Formats: sequence, structure tokens, C-alpha cells
Amino acid sequence: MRQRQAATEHTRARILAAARKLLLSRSFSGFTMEAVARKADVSRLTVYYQFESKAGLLESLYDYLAKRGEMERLADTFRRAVDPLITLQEFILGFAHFWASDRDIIRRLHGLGAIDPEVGEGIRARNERRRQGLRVIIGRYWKANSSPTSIQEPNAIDTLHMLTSFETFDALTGGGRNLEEVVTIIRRQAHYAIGIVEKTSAK
Amino acid sequence: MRQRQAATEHTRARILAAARKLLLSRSFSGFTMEAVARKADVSRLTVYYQFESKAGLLESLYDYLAKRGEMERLADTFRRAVDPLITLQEFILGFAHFWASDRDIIRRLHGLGAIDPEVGEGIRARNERRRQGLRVIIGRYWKANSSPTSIQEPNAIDTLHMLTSFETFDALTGGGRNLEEVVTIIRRQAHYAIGIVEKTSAK
DNA sequence: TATTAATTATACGTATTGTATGATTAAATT
DNA sequence: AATTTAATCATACAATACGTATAATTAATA
Repeated sequence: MRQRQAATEHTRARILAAARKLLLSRSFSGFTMEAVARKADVSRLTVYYQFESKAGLLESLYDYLAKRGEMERLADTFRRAVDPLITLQEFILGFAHFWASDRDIIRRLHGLGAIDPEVGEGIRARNERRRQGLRVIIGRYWKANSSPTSIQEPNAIDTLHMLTSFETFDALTGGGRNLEEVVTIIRRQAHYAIGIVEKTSAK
Repeated sequence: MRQRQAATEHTRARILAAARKLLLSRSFSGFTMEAVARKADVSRLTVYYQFESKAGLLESLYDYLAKRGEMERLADTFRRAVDPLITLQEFILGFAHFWASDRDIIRRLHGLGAIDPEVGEGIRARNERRRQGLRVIIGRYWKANSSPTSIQEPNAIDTLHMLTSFETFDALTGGGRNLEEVVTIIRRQAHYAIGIVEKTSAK
């Protein structure tokens, strides 16, 4: 059971790549199971066999994007217990890279998540993982520094969660702002959310 | 031409109300033209006659929501040329009210906007109007106070635009936070975006 | 060699959008 | 009052698309 598994994985990857390209180019109305199958050069039935349904395909697509977006790097950052503030910065940068890697597709996927409960559940789960990551980071930070009021703590975490969301990144990426500029803005706001006031750069 | 126009307006309103309720309750898959028609107690053909298509219906629904959400109040605030900072605060509060008035529906409508170009265009136009409003407010503010670097200005406006977006409001409304608490968080971050550092409340 | 898993072919049922055509009703115009 | 016009409704139809059922085919595995 080696060649077979590899072949299957290959078909799945081809279908996912086709789905990605198709979701990127045409309007969503053109994103049909048959179009995906044609682009992947497989039968429509194969797509169903591998992904159950359209929602299933889109869910798998999100995982596929996460891998392509090099989200594993973040796990390393967590293991190396460095300065929490630096961890936060790398956290922001890591997600910015992910959001930027397939901005148009993720926007559509999130849009679908607001409509299709099946797709939405996967996105919600990922969101919660991001929130948990922030809890860990901020927990370390509060430990090392002056801890805040019990009321401020959830506010800070939810604010960071909002600031590191795709929607925030997407909104700030406009008018030809590049990734670093966006990250600078988000970082500045994020620092303020946990009580750090940056000096106004270049007065 | 009076009774007739009134009757037509009445049917349109009934259809829109039905569409709103339907989009609120069931999953989006249940949102069909026939279901809307049934709930509004009109023929399916009438819905097409009044709104052209499904996208047209959804576009009109957004306008309908804006009226229900008392968005006209904001126009008054602009006319009365008060302190720009207070205008900004009322701006934030006004949109918060709107976003809160039909949170679940707006989330779905924005989701659709990311998928259907027709619906998306309407939302983009509204977004630009919000940005323009912020430009006016901040223009007044910079005039009265120390003006920033030319680089910082677009950053500030886009940051405010992001902070006053539905997505930000929606993200912060969670864990049983009420509207005022959300507004407090947004206002604090917004002030920081234009260079105002609030004293940390309750140390 | 027998078995099993993956792919494909054909066909079908169901649902939905959108359009075409014409009938009906009631308001508005003359 | 007679006519015209606009809004609603009924019926029917075309075009897609999703998802499923059934069976055949192919190639890897036991």
C-alpha cells in the first residue's frame, strides 16, 4: 500500500490545485464541481469520491492553503520560548503571510463560511485556534509584566484576535500598501491593545 | 398616481421584510425566491418583477436595512459642525448601531458580497462612502490640530476605516460584550490611530 | 490468483434560477 | 364611461447544478 496511496494523494492534490485556480479566476458562479473536475483532468465522480461534497472540497481547500502558506513555521516560534513580545510580532507576521498568500481565495472562502454552515464551522475552529495562540502569548506576557485588570484581559485578547484576523489584514491591504506596511500598522495597534505606546515614528 | 404607488411600495416592503426574516432564520440554502414569495404572500413572479433578480433583491435589502438602522442620524451629525472628535465618536457609535441592528443578516450579506460581484459592488460603494466620511472628519481634525506626516495620513484613515467596519464590530461582539463595551474598545483604538493616547482606565 | 480500492460511464431525481406568454385586476387617464 | 396602463398572477419552459445509484474498468495489494 504505497504506490496506491501516493497516486490517490496525487489526484487529491491535483483537484485541490484546480479548485484553487478556479476559485481565483472566475466568479464563484463558475466554480462548479464539473469545472473543477475538468481542470483537474479527472471525472466529476472522482471529485465526489474524494471530497464527498462541494462543502467538503472547500474545507479541504482551506487546509491545503494553510499548508501552502507555511503555517507550520508558527509552531516552531511557539516552541522556542523567546520574548513574548517577539512571539507576538512573529505571530502577526506569520498570519499576515498566510492571509497574503491567497488573499482573494481566502476572502471568498470566508464569504462562503458566512453562508454555508459546513464551511463556516471549519473557519470558526481555525479562528478559535488563533485565539488560543494569542491567549498563550499574552499569558506569558502578563506573567512577565504588570498584569491588567480582569476586565481588560479579555478585551485585550479579543482586540488582538480582531487585529490579526483576515478581515483586518484585507481592509488594510489597499492603496498599494505592501505586507510590511500593513504589519507595521497592525503591530502598532496590537501593542497599544496590551498597554504599550510606541513613539510616533518620524515626527 | 397615488394609490397605485402606495400599493406597490407596500408589496416591496412586504417582500423585503420577508427576505430579511428568511435570511435571519434559516440557513442560506433555504433562501430561495419561492420561499421569499411565499413568506411575503405574493407570487414568485412578483418578486422578479420588483427586484429583477436575486442579487437585485439582496441589494435592495441592504438599503432597506440601512433605513431600518437609522443611518440618517449620521447625516445630521455631519451638518452640525461640532468638535471633530465628537463627530468621530458619533460616527463610530452610529455605525455600531447599524451593524448591531441586523448583525446576522449583514454578516451573510457581506459574505455574499465576497462571492457575487453584483452584491459586492453595492457593499464596496457603501464602504467608500464610509471612508469618505472619515476623510472629512479627519480633515477637520488635522486642520484644528497638529497635522501628521503625509505618510501617516492615509494610514490613519485606513485604520479608522478598518476599525469602523462591520467585520471589526462583529469580531469584538462576542463573549457577551454589549454595544457600549465594543464601542469603547473601538474608540480607544481609533483615538490612538490619530495620535491620541487615552489614560489607562482603572489601573 | 483473488481481492480490494480508485476511477470512470451512464443515468436519474431534485431543486433553483430566470424567461416567455398571456390572463386578470384595478388604478389612472382621456 | 371607456380606454389605457401598470402590477400581479398562472402556467410553462429552458438551463444548470448538486448529489446519488448502479455497474464497469483498471491497477495495486494481499
